[in-house]
Amino acid sequence: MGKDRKDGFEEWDGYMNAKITKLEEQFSKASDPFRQTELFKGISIYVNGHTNPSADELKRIMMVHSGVFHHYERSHTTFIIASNLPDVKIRNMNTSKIISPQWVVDCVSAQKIVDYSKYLLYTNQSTSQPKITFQKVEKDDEPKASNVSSIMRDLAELNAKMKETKPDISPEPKQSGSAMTAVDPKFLSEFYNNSRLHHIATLGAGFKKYVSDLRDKHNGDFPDRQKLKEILPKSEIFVKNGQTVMHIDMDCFFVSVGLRKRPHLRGKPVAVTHSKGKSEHVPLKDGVNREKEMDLFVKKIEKKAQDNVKASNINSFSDKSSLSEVASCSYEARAKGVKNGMFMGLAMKLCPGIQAIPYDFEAYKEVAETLYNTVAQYTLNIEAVSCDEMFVDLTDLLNDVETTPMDFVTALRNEVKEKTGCPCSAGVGSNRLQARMATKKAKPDGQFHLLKENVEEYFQNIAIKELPGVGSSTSYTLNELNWKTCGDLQTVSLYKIQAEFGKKFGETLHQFCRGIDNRPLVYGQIRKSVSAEVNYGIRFKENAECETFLKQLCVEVHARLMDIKRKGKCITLKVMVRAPEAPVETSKFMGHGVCDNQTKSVSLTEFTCDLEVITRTVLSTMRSLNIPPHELRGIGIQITKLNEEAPSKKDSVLMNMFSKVAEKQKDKPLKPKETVVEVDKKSEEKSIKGMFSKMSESTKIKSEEEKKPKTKKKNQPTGNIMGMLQNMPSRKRTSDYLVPDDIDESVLAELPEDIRREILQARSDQQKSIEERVKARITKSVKDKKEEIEEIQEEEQEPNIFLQKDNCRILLAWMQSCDEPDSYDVELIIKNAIDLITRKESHEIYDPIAFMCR
DNA sequence: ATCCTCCCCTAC
DNA sequence: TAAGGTAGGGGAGGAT
Repeated sequence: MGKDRKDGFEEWDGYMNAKITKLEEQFSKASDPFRQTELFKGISIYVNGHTNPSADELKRIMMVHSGVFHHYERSHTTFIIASNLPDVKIRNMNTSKIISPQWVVDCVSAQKIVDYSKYLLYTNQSTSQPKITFQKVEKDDEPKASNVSSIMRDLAELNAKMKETKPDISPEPKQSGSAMTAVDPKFLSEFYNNSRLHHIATLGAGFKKYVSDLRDKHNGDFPDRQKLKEILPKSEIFVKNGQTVMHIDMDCFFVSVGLRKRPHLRGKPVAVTHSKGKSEHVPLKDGVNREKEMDLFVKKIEKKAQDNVKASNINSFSDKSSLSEVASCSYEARAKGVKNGMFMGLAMKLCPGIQAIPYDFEAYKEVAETLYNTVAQYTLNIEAVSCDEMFVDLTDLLNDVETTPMDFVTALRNEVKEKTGCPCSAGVGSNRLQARMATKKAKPDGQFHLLKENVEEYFQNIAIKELPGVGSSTSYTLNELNWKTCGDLQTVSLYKIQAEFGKKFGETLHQFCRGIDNRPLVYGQIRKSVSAEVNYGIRFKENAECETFLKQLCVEVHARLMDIKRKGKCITLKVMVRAPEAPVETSKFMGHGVCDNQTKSVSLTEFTCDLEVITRTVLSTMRSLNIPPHELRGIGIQITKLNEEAPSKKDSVLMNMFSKVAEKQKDKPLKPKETVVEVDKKSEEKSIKGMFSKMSESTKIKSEEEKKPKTKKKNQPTGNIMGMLQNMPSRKRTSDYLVPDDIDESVLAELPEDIRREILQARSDQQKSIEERVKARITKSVKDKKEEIEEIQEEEQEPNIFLQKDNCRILLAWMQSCDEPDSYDVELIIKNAIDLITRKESHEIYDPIAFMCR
């Protein structure tokens, strides 16, 4: 992402500032009992721009040492940490507190607050030239009175005193090497800094949020489309051609990014890995028994997965080659059989000339940001999959620009390549599955449009294990059954597939092998859990060490919970324990070896985001598991049953909702779409008629199972407006969540917290049930779409909202139930409005609309 | 029936 | 040496 923490990725809306302060207060209070040291007590930092250590790292350091990390500069921020800042930026800043990140590092290693004046980035005398001083700072430990404020001096003294009285604080390691095991206080941040999987997960989540934020802020205009209109040839084939989905994916992402700085390696077999890839053999610790571990591993997985990577990796267990994993390899290496996830030792055997290149996480982020921004110029109907991969609904865009998918994709890919220096591939189809499978064919550095008329034939020949969702375990079972291609699977009955793979997944397979995929693109996913786990370097001798680490991990997971501004009700501890027969020393350095896993969850009575509660729960859960600390090989903490997303400011809820409705109506006049394959009830992009035409279109692909409507929960309140209408009369506690018209601001402020929670929880059930019912309806063959609509309305006895007695209250409750309106609630309102208009009763609409505006 | 907990599987 | 994370979907089986 950008060099500046204030860019979209990090930005919090201005009105959240008060909230931030509150959270920070809660945070420091809550975390008190578990502070590692009080080193930075009373000190707060704000990180501006890219630094080393990174902002995340600095945040972690501050957390552990009682400091405060500000996401924004505030008046009371003690220091601004930066490496260098552009002139324009510092012009309006108080440069006397901008210091190098090295200060933090040096304070930690000296275990005291060191004189910060030597770390000042700018000597504030008129010059705007940054004076980068941190490179040659000599560690002068004694703060000098002339250079340090009295507060700082006090702090330093305080810290010195505290150290005397707290001899148990483990000293920072003297050796300059890295943190070896989880006992080391630096271990956690060092591990996370180097973990590719951690980065992949974090970046992925970051871009999901990024896209979602972009959508929230967007005004509905895409000026850059003009550019496309000029360049691209006009076409009319796109029109009335149903939904068009693109899947775009960078080619061997980490390698491509790494090659930008290493052009001499282009065209050669390259692998991104921690291993240097130089020596044939790696040193082994005493007690390592690769053969034995390999046997156990084979035994463990023999009944399940033996995907290619795992199976072939087993071979390299038997020698002394590197067990560092290949995160990404070039196509030249793949040609020799090298795969992602493979051990480097094996990769070197398969491909003797393979070049190892190191990770560059900052660069991945930067390239990914460019990719996202490039696509976002033209549309925000983006579902982020990961940092280098996304689905994009092109339907709108193509209709607007009046061009063909392939022309657009060509232009887009060229632009991405030009801006990032990295190739990407894209597939286009009429649903996500088709788009994704098209990308497979397109790779590397290509594009492919899977046309509707070719879908059937195309899928016939695809191996089932190529389908998304089919991994090593499923592949194994498929193999046993001798079901190889989608063509094979098409001849198997739904019932039989479900008998093998379960109800849901069986159904998915049954559809996927035909190229059918009804899952809509999801633009703003709501998080359901937060977790942090470490299954590397876990080697404890005593319980105390284990508990210290657990506390650190709690700090971590707590920080992540705070980051998404949610609370949770269920805390799960996951542990990996050395399998009884497994060697104590693992083959892989600091790896977990062969383990048995266990999870234990605790449901709390209240939602919490309190570090103390989390820590207490986790520690007691760990004690209850009664595992000898030296047998632990992995630890994870997960928080689930999250409460609703933090409510936005009232006004902005209303504004938000109305701007979205307005945007939608502007973009999508109520013109029917002729043919649409996807059932996409969540998408905001569909017109009502389009939605219904889709339903009848997809009639033929519905399975038997879907015909059974889920029974509706009658007693649940709901954020769904249709549900509210239906539940209104019979509900006793109606007044608990439906707020009177004239309610004042303070009451409003009280209400949402628990009511929203209740409503939202029920809403998802309600949505499901409605979805089921709609699906059930559409399985009937219908000749006339209008009849179908009327039939649904009649059978459901769906009341017209504008004709309800309490319509204003219903609307208010609905608006408070979520940040943005569900598309089909909006559709319902539009539908009801149209209904009234056609019945010439449009006067009924006026009051509710006026109310909503008010 | 439905929910809850403890898994397993998959994807990146 | 090496950095084996994270989130979501869903099934089995017991509790309610």
